[in-house]
Amino acid sequence: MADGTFRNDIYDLIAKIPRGSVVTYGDLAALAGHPNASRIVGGIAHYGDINLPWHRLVNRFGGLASGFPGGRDVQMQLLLQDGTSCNNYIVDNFKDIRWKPIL
DNA sequence: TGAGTGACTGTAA
DNA sequence: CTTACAGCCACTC
Repeated sequence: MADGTFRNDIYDLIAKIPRGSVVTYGDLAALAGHPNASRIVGGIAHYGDINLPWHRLVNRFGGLASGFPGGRDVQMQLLLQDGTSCNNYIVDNFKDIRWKPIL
């Protein structure tokens, strides 16, 4: 908890993702300072806090991830509840709702 | 301490 | 077009 900088940043960023928006693993990794550590984001998500909105995490295509607890079906439902349009396990208007940190 | 693993990405064939 | 391989860094056991 808050001892690892990278993981801490990921947690913080995930928690800051506004409702109705999504973000990619690569983006989170880049925001944490390691643009090529996208895998680590997934790893943290897997071992991290389930309370965080990991369902807003999608791959670079805007498609839902694979190991989400409950399956992509659950993740898609969560996205829909967030007001994120998605179909066939793919986020709709992905590029348009893709979250970007406010500088 | 060390080795293995992974919810990814990009390039290559 | 699809499938395969390699790179990358942090986390867990």
